[in-house]
Amino acid sequence: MDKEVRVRFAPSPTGPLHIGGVRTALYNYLFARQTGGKMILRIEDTDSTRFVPGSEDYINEALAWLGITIDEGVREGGNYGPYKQSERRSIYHEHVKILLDAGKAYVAFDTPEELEAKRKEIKNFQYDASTRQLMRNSLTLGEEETKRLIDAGEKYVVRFKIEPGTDVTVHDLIRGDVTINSSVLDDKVLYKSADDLPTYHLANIVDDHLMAITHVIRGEEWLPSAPLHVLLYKAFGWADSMPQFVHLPLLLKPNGNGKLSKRDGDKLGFPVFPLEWHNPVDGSISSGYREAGYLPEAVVNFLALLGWNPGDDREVMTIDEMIRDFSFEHCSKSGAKFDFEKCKWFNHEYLINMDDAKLAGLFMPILAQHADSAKFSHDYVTKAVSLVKSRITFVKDLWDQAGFFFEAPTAYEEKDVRKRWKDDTPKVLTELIGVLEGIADFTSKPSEETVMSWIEKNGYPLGNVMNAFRLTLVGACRGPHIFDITELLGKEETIARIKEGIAKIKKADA
RNA sequence: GGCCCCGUCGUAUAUCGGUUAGUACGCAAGAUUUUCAUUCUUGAAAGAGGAGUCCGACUCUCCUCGGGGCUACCA
Repeated sequence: MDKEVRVRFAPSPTGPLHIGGVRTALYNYLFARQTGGKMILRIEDTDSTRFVPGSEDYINEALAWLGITIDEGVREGGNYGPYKQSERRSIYHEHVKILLDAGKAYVAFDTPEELEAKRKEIKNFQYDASTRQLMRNSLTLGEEETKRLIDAGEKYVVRFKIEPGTDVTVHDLIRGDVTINSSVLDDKVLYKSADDLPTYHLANIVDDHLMAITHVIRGEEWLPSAPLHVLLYKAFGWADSMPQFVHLPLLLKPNGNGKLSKRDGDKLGFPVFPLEWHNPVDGSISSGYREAGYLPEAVVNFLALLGWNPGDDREVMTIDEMIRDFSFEHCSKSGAKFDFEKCKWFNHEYLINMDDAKLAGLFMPILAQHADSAKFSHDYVTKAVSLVKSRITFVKDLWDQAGFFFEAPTAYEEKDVRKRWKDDTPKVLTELIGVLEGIADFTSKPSEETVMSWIEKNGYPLGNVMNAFRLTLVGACRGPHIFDITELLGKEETIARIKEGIAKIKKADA
């Protein structure tokens, strides 16, 4: 029997999650749920200088909003903790020692300044087998001197000693075999004494191994260092249990200039973060999909299809369908430009397919901002919402479209008045009031029949009467079927609005 | 500069050697509608270029070009 699938999403707490990171998390999640495996959230805080307070809470909240549930993590616990790298120092110490003792890593004392100087001095300088003899490290200094310097408190790093001249192959589930020669790899820093923390590479391999990760699903930016990771697995003797690698294509900016990043903030004209982010460092605020009015299901659906497809023409899919049909075979290899228009369309689709009562519930807070929402029953709001939802992209658009159900027009669209308000309109509408008063059943159909036959009998121009009527009810020539409006408004309010319109609307150019 | 990945309509993608190269978003036109939308119909729109392999290439190989990534004591 195959061993249980265990995947991890491993963000670093250097700010909010961006939409590309969300997509990576989502693919991990889809795969975990499909296989009945575990989804692990690991916090990779090995760069103490880039730590941003609030990031971890943000990550948790964002994933929760999107419905990406976590099985093991800092908050969830689990048998493979701790799940935060800064709490795993002793584990890394042990593993650094293993490599050091085996001669597969060495200590280096070169300062950042010295390294910078070397890079200027030698073009294409790389700290590797060809240059390590020129540097200040345990290989050139000897065991005794190295020990003396460390004891004297000199800052150092531990570097991975890469043997040059061998081909390293990484098998990627999306791309197939990727082979590079170890000579192009540098002796990567594995650990830095300055903050007593490992770098990504060491921590990542050690943790993935110890946490029994079976599939490493991450962004393509990691592909170049994947061979290094393979070499590390081998150095530790873990080659047999090495996870499968899956490098996802990157999410690119719409203009095709590079990958989407946190730093894009609001510059692109759309949010790059799932949730609004309040930067604790400079106080700036970046918009989020949640606050912009997106439904998490729509964002998830859109993101899922950016780099993956179900193999047929389906686009609007439930999360269960995505879980069932997800596969790496149908993941694309090339980067995907972010199409904000399509994202909006998904939101529109989810909104119009949503249960009316639920949609009304989402609209309530917005309604409360504009009107006295207590005056209206949930049933009334639900009906109003159902009549206009086909024309919205965001929940907040509902006020623009349905506001007249909650508030009589205070102004009338000038363009429409000019076109539809004629000299005899007040007279005709006054007559209409009489007709409406005589209607016993004020629901849509009977009302329409009565009014239509009245118009026909008198030979009035249909367009003008109806549009003038609409103008008094809505304030403009737009909105749902007019008798659906009058039914919901009720006879009293309908007539009151006509009277108000007759009194207030002045004929254009008069 | 070096190394790696990628390359089908504007965008996201289908096609896994043989298709009138399909779908969706967006765009345009038309129909429906007393209005605005919705909806429906139609249309414009693609295999980067060049060599091969093959009876036959979008599909396989190579080169060129183009895009992207990595190249830190960041992840």
